[in-house]
Amino acid sequence: MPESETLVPRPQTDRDTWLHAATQTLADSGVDGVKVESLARQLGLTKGSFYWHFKDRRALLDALLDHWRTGRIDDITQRTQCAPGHEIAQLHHVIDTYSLARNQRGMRVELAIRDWARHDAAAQSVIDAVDAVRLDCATALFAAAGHGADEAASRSLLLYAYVFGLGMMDGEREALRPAASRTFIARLITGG
Amino acid sequence: MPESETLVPRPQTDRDTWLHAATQTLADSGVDGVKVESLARQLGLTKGSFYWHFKDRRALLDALLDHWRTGRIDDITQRTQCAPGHEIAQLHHVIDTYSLARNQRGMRVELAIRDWARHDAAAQSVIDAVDAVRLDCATALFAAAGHGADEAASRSLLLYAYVFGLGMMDGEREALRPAASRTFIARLITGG
DNA sequence: CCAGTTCCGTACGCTACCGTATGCCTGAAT
DNA sequence: ATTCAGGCATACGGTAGCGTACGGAACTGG
Repeated sequence: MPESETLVPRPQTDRDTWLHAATQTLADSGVDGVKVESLARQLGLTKGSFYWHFKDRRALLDALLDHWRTGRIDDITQRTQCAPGHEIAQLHHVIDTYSLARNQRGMRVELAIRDWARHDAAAQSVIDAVDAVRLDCATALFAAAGHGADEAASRSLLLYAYVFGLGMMDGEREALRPAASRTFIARLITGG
Repeated sequence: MPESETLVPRPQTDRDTWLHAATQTLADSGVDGVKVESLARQLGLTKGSFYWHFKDRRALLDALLDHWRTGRIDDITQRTQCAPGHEIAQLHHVIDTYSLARNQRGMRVELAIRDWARHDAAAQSVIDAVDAVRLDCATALFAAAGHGADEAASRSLLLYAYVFGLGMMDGEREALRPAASRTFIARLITGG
């Protein structure tokens, strides 16, 4: 039995090209800016290519959501694992990586999807799933640090809302805010 | 000199009808959902009416931004005035009115404008103006409550980011969160 | 060399929307 | 009664985007 490559392993690359361009445009212009003909021009291709890889525009958007969901869930589960006794330090690290300006692009993608979710059920369910996992992960860290269940849940919600509320504000002004202010706020949130 | 009504005082009403409908649609569907023909259908009118009241679609959006800016600035300046000694209580009240589910509609309008601001300079400048005034008002309250300048600024930023981060999340789930959790968080923010 | 598949371009019809031109109707001023 | 402007409808041209139909190049196995 030669040719045992049960199912095509390669055609991903071209499809991913469209996905990547769509994600970039989503971050820059919102979901309504993701247009088939516009992406085609940007990639130097035509709609013929697009409609070979995707059934229609909606299929592209769904693929985009799916990719983002798994990526975000993997990221947070990995980022909230730490040795016992270092939970608070780990939480400070999470706050930094999510709120610092270096994450600008990821934040723009996320905000675009959150806005999209306000009038799209599929996007909303992805947001819900990611929110739930992130809150669980943060709550688990607070609990492991010795806080009671209620307090752990409250603090992780505050953390979460603070980080993404900050992301909604001007990212450039945020970058030049003094580090002392950032650590002061992080200490209020973590209680450490 | 009879008829001394120097300049038409009345024609506001019809123009405001368009403005109100546009604001509603903005909250529901985002700025890209605000379409002239769509609003006309919704109002039982036609484009003929619209283009009599507004130069073009952009003029409607600019009027909308202007109206929102003045309204929000008036609201926060009024809501942050209080007798000396009651600053912390007043801050708790601000947190409640802005984060509670009763403000659902206002929050949706605001989120739509914030999203819009990410790719529109005029909307961004309105957001900047409102942010600046709100942060100033909250900071002034914290300072009046006895906090130092730096801490007052940090706490008001935390308050602000928390409230709007919360608004970005599901408003319905938020409504059924226990009151104890809300006051716990509010106390962390205000230090009171 | 032939057939099939992959991948993409060309060309078309369709719809939604923007903005303009123009005409109708009504009420008020003269 | 006539005039005139406010307020709106009708009708049109133009553009952008979606999705489909079809064709053609390039590779690949036989």
